[in-house]
Amino acid sequence: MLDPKEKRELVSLTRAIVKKIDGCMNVDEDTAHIIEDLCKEQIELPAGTVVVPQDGYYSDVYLVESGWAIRSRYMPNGTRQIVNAVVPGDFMAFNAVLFNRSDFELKCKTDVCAYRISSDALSRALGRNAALSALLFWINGQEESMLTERIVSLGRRTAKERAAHVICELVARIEMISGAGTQIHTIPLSQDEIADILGISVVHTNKTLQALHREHIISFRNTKLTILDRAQLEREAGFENGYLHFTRRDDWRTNTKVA
Amino acid sequence: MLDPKEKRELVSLTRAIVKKIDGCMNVDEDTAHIIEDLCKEQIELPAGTVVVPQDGYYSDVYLVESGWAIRSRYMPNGTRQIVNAVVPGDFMAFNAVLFNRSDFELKCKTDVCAYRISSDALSRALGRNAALSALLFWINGQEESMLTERIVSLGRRTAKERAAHVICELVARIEMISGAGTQIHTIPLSQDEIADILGISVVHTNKTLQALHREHIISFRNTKLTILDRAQLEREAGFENGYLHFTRRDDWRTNTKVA
DNA sequence: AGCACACCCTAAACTATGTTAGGTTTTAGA
DNA sequence: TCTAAAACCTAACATAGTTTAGGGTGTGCT
Repeated sequence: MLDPKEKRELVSLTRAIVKKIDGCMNVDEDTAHIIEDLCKEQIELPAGTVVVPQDGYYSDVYLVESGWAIRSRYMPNGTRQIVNAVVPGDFMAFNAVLFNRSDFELKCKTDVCAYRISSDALSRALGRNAALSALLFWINGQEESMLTERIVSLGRRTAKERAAHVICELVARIEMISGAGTQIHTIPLSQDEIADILGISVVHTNKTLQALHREHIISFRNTKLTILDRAQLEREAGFENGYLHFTRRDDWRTNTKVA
Repeated sequence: MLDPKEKRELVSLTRAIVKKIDGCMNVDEDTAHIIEDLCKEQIELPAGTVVVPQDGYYSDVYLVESGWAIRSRYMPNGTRQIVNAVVPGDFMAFNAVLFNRSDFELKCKTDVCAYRISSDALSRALGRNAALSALLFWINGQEESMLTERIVSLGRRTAKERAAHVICELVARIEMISGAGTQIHTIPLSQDEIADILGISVVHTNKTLQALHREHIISFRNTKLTILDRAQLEREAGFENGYLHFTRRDDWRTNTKVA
């Protein structure tokens, strides 16, 4: 753990990622400093910026401080599937560390403030600091959990459940870094985009969202979706937040484990 | 790279994983030895073994040498979604390093031969050896690519395309570790299981597979699916194997990159 | 203030896929 | 060799979701 002074210093540079991770695992002082060093170059990306084009090459990783981005695949017939949303505290294009060609487009949905890190610098840092590696393993693992959960949604949940589920997940992720205090959450997505996340048509998305609206669970207007009744939304979705792993592993460890 | 003698020695212990990785990134001698040390305990799991039950706790990681396993989620209404297949060279339950509770069931589809590694031992090894971490980052990254591609399939591909696509992927993965020589590939999955991978019903799966059969692309019988016309299958699927990253990064690096 | 554009809404016809409910074949094991 | 269970097949009907096509509405820009 960081002592309060250290933490404050770090927070000033990389607020979002620290808030995200701090709820889940320990971050030692060395690691904190390494993150600090990596986050020297802060950049502002206006809404609409294509950070990585589909089939394009890339070599930088970004750590998002504020704003939303979207990773999507455009199909040969012009349709699109959005595979994930990037929110504050997330890495964008982390895979630049491993691969240098992207199968997806990465685009800012809102204005985004991020730190740019060259994949080589990050690679080197990973080689030198095992705790940083552990931290990124954790982030990768959580990301993997979210993707598998999305597969479950697309494969075996109805449109309404899917919609409710994604919204629950997004709210939970935002909450993780912004604090649970904020009551009403707003998600900056159009029905078009929601459709492409859920893998259904816009028309059906509209019907589905209206059904949730009729039950006073959500409301929406002009690319802004608002959650009105969180508890009911989670019930509709069958949402269990365990897969996001927002708990310290140390605590988990106190549970009895199977051999 | 390993020299031939080293390599032979390693292969005897962990043939599958080495074949998988060797096509994609360098494995130095130290890392090879660390893998060797981790793979002391070899176990045989008969078909049907539940390695990790859904909602169960786990603490061991397995490195699969031969056989197939399946990771699935059972829904409250009794349906199931299979999120991935585990083939030789893959880790099973790698997340035990990070988390200790599973949201999925992990079950052997065939007899499986694997190395059991305690998550603590693997954790420690990761802390000491950066090259091992790099290797596992790569494996995680590839896994993530496969999951995102599955999301694209479930969201925006037709039943037929989906079926063809998963089959292509499985064949490509098998080929990666068994060598491209073998011409006819057989996949040990029932129509029931294929349905739960594709997120569609068994009845529709049957129709879909028969359509592919009528075109002499595949055949199947008693939990065995055989690929007859690989090229046509890939065309039906719109399959591009790039996302599996079966190419050395060093080679990729020679391409021009965007800043 | 006015215009253009992105976003939202709806209806009606259509299609892909699901459900139910049977049936046959194959395989493994007593 | 017989049997039970698993796997596969089929048809008829039901429905969730798509497509097309149109019209409305708010928002941001000039």
